[in-house]
Amino acid sequence: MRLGQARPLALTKGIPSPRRNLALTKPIPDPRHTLTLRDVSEASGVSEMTVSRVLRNRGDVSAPTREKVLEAARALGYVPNKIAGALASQRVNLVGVVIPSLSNMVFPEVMTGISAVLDGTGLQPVVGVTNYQPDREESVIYEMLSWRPSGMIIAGLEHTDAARAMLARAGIPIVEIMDIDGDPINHAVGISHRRAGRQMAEAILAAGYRRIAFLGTQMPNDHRAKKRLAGFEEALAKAGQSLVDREYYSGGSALLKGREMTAAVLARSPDVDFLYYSNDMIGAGGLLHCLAAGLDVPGKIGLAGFNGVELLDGLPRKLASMDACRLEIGRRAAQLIADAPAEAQVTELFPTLQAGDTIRG
Amino acid sequence: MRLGQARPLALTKGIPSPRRNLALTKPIPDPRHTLTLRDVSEASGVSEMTVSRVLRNRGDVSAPTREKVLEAARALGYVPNKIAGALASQRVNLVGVVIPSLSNMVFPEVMTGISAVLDGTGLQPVVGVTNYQPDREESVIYEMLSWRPSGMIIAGLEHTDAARAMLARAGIPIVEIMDIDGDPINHAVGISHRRAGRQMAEAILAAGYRRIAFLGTQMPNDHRAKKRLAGFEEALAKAGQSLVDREYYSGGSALLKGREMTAAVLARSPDVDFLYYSNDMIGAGGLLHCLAAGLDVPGKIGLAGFNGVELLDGLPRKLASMDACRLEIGRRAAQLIADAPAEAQVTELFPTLQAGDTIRG
DNA sequence: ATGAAAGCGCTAACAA
DNA sequence: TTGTTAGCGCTTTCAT
Repeated sequence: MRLGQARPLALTKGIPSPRRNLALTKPIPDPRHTLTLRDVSEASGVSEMTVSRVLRNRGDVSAPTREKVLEAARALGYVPNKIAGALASQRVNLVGVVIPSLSNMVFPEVMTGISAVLDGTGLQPVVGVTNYQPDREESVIYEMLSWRPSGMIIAGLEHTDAARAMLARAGIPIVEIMDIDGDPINHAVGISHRRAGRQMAEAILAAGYRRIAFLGTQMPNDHRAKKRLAGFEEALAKAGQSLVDREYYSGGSALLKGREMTAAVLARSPDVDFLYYSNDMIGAGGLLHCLAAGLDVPGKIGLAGFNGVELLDGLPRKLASMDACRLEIGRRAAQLIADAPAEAQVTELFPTLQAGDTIRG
Repeated sequence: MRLGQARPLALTKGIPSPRRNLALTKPIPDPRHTLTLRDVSEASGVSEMTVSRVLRNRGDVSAPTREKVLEAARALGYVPNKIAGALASQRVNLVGVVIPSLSNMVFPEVMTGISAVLDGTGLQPVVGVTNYQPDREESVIYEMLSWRPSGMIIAGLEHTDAARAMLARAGIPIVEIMDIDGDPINHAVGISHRRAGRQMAEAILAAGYRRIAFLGTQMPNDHRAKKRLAGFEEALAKAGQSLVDREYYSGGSALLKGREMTAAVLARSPDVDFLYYSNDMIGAGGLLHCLAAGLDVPGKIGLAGFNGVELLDGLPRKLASMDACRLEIGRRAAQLIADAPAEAQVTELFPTLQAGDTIRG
């Protein structure tokens, strides 16, 4: 006789299911029920506690017991419930990674660096994308923190006040990456974009270019591009120079936009002798335009971008650029999460300027 | 602003902390303690249950009570604990997305489609990357399932037996994407790569090319590229033709590799009149090589790739390609997770062939 | 080496 | 409209 017969199935839709296990009610074995430790325990005849120990390689368990458990777990196809485990142990092996975009070429490489280091630690990265929108970033951060990750890695130093506050009081290591020109919440790993802009300007001036134009994508929230431009103009000013033209575009294929922007600038300011781009993709488009137009690169006109995008190796000329240390940034950030040093650390990396074939030298 | 010490995993390391709240022991108010519903409850003078209702916009709560609660939560900076919530409610708003690579250009676009649809549903994508390694895929799937997501989206139809078994018995909607040439676990959304290869071959033959070479990246686990090639050769065979040469490469910048491979093939088989590439990036490299070498494209030699990569718009010529319907695949897959239809569905999409400027016509 | 009991922070179900 | 109670599935602690 089964008292259980009268009890509604847990999975039966529409019938209110009591949550408690009534003492006299054997749970009806549902073939589609998600397996629990208890199932493995019953199948192997070992207590739940010992099963748990085996599955986590914790504590001392005799070899035969271990075998029984592992076989039962395998046979059943048991997948542990990390939600319950995390709640009980107060420990979550997740690291939140918040980045503005995946199509940017830059961030996949940062991810590679992060994964490379985390792989050895049992920590797992979880990616969130903000599309360069501060309010979206705030909600991504909120969602992530609500899973109580072991650490957070976030691109940039600019966030909403609420986001900063949440991160600051989360009680976990926070690493802001890519940029160090600002005030970090906790740790920071990156380069000085201001300095990078300055260095590029100095190199361009040193090569003798004087009529310099800037071409950038219109990204109100790309603070790093802004800082590079600020540093660039600062260095020009110091040399008594200033930009002779500037052009902004948004949307679409970067390569194509680069061509169009470049054509527009050259039409408007035929006497420019250098084109400084906010990133390599539009720079590459500009380079293709200049070559197609038969301009003398880098003799009469020079070009430079930013990022050192390897993807573009293979173009007719190698665009001058600066490596943003993406891989290393990812590695160091992950290492900080893994080590969780007590003291906040700011790690500045130093990009190298690659003159390529588009700055005369 | 800076954080102090990262919170130790167990709040008080070294001091054996009793887990139970002994009736007479007031918990010591730790300023760095992670906030709970109880804290908000105490701060607002409202029961935990009602606080919970307010924070989830559930059930009827009077306006004044709601206000009190929201203000207390905001003032404290409370971030809910989704781990506990998920365990109690048996519901997790996460969707696992398992893809081979982020640098492939293809997958970010799939992600865009997925996000666009999920954004309206309260579900959140969580990305896992496998680097085209089956065992890595298996472990990524295992990790994800252990968080009990509401659904899984996985690139490809080929998985380890263990991975298939886990997915099949997870009791959640599973969508295998990109490819429909095979046996889906549950739902599938994608194109027939076999057919895509066939179509491209037919178009090439129709344009009169006869001495055709294949150039691909060496990726033992890129099953979709393999299927395209199989379909391609099948169509050649049907027309009494076969590949006159083939070349494989691995690693490095795709653009550069494309150039090198192309140079190698042309040196070895100077009489080829068509180069069929396994993807657009190496195809673009090949195109740049051909143009630099002064070859007559598409008159004497034609080229084609695969994917319809928009990024490459802006090259001197538009490479012939086929759109892989990435955005739409992402959208449909997400919709299937959101709708969770009882019946397994296979959705075939049909890529369009873009002849571009590199097939004569 | 193994087991029993309590409870992690929240929410479903029920009661008031 | 609000509160009370009993778990969700696991791990910590402590006992054996």
